[in-house]
Amino acid sequence: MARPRSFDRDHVLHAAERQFRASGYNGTSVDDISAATGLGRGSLYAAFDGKHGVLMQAMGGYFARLGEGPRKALAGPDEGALERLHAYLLRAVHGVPLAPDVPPAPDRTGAACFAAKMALEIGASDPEVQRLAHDCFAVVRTAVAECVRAAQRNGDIDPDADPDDLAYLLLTVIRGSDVVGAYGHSPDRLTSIAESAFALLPRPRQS
Amino acid sequence: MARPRSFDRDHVLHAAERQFRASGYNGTSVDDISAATGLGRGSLYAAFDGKHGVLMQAMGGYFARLGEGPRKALAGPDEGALERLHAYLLRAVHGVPLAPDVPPAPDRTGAACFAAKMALEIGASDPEVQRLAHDCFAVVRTAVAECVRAAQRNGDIDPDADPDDLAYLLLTVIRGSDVVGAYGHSPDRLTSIAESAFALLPRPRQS
DNA sequence: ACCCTTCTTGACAACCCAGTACAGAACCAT
DNA sequence: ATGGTTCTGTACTGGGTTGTCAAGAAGGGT
Repeated sequence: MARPRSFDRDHVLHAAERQFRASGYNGTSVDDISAATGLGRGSLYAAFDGKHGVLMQAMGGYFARLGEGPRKALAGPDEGALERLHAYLLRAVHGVPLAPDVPPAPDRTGAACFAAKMALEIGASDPEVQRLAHDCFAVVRTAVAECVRAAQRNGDIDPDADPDDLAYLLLTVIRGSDVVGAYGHSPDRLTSIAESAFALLPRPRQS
Repeated sequence: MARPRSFDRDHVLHAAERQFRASGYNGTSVDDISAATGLGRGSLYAAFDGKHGVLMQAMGGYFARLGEGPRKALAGPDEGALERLHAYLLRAVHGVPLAPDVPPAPDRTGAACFAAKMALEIGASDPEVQRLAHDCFAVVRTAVAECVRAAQRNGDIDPDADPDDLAYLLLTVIRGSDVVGAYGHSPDRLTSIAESAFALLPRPRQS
C-alpha cells in the first residue's frame, strides 16, 4: 500500500562503486553519485544514509562478490587443487568483476581491489573501512591457504612449506598486481606475474 | 639584499608528505598543510604553487629517496648479489624512510609507497602523478632486474629464469606488502612475506 | 474512485575550501 | 640608519559541498 522503489539497489551500488573507484572517496561528491546512479539526493539519503552509507553498502556488496570467487574457485577435492589455485591466481590478478556476466573490467580503473583502494585512501581515519578491507584480505587468504593444504595432501606442493606463509605471499602478489597494474602495465604483464608466482611455488622434492 | 626563507624546504615537504599520507590528497586541505608545516597560505603558494605544487614536489622528493635505496643497496659485484637482494627485499617491504636518520616508519601510515598511494587516489585524473608513480616502479624494477642478472652470473639464481619476470614479481610483492601491511598486519608478517618470496627464488639446479 | 503511505525531486542554508590580494615584518647591502 | 627586496600572515571572494526539508508524484489497498 505504498509506492515501491523505482531503482534497483544493486545497480545503484555498482554505479556508486564505479564512481568511487574512478574518483576516490573524497574526490566524489554526492552530486557525482547522484549523476552516476540517477537517484536524487533525497533518495540517496533516505535509502543509503548519505555518502558514507553508500560507500559502506557498496563495500559490503564488493565483499560478498569477492568472497564468492575464491570459495567457488578454490574449494574442491585435493586432486586438482593445484590447478584450481593456478586458475584462480590468473583470474585474481585481473580483479573482481562487478557482476558475474561482466567478467572483464571495463577499463583498468575497475580492476584494482575496491576495498584496498578505499582502505588506502580513508582507512586511516575510518575503522569501518579498515576492518572491511581486512576482512576482504582474510577471506582470500584463508581460502588460498586451504587450497594450498589440499594441494599438499595431494602431493603437488612441498609438504614442508607453511601454507599460511604461502597464502600470505600469494595474497600479497594479488594485491600488488592491483597496484602495479593500475596504471602503465598491460593485462598481459599481470598474467605473466601471476604465472611467475605460480611457477615458483615449492614443488615436492623428487626423491 | 632580501629576506631569506625562514623554513627548510625539505622539512616542509616531509611534513606535507606525512599529511598527504595520513589524509589522502583530496582529504587534506591547504589549511591542513599549513598547520602541519607551520607555513602560512601565502608562503605555500609563493614557494610551492599551491596544493598540487606541494604534492608534486613532495612526490619528487620521495622519488629521489626511493631511487637511492635500490641503487645503493643492489649495485655491486656479482658476488653477493643474492645477499644484497635479500637484504633489500627485507627492507623494502617496510617502506621508504622519510630521512636516512629515521629508518623505521613512525607509524604504519608512513610505510606504504607514497607514490602508489597518491596514484591510486588521483592518478586516474592526474597524468603527472600517474607518470611519477610509474617512474617509481620502474626504478625499483630495473635495479632489481639488474641485481637478479648479477646473481645469475654468479650462479646463485637459475640462469633459465627471466630476470625481468622475476623483477616484476618482486616489485609486485613489495607493492602488495604496502597494501597488506597498511592496516591490520604486523611488521613481522611483512618480514615473513619477504622471506617467503626470497626463499622461492629459483636456485640453479644442482646437477 | 479514493486515500494513505512511501518514494522522488528540487531547492535551501550552513559550511568548507582553494586561490588571491594586500599589508606588515624581516633581512641584507650600502 | 635606511631603503629595497623578499618573505610571512591574514582577510576576502567565488565556487563547491553536505545534509535537510517540504512539496509533488506514484502506486496499492479498500
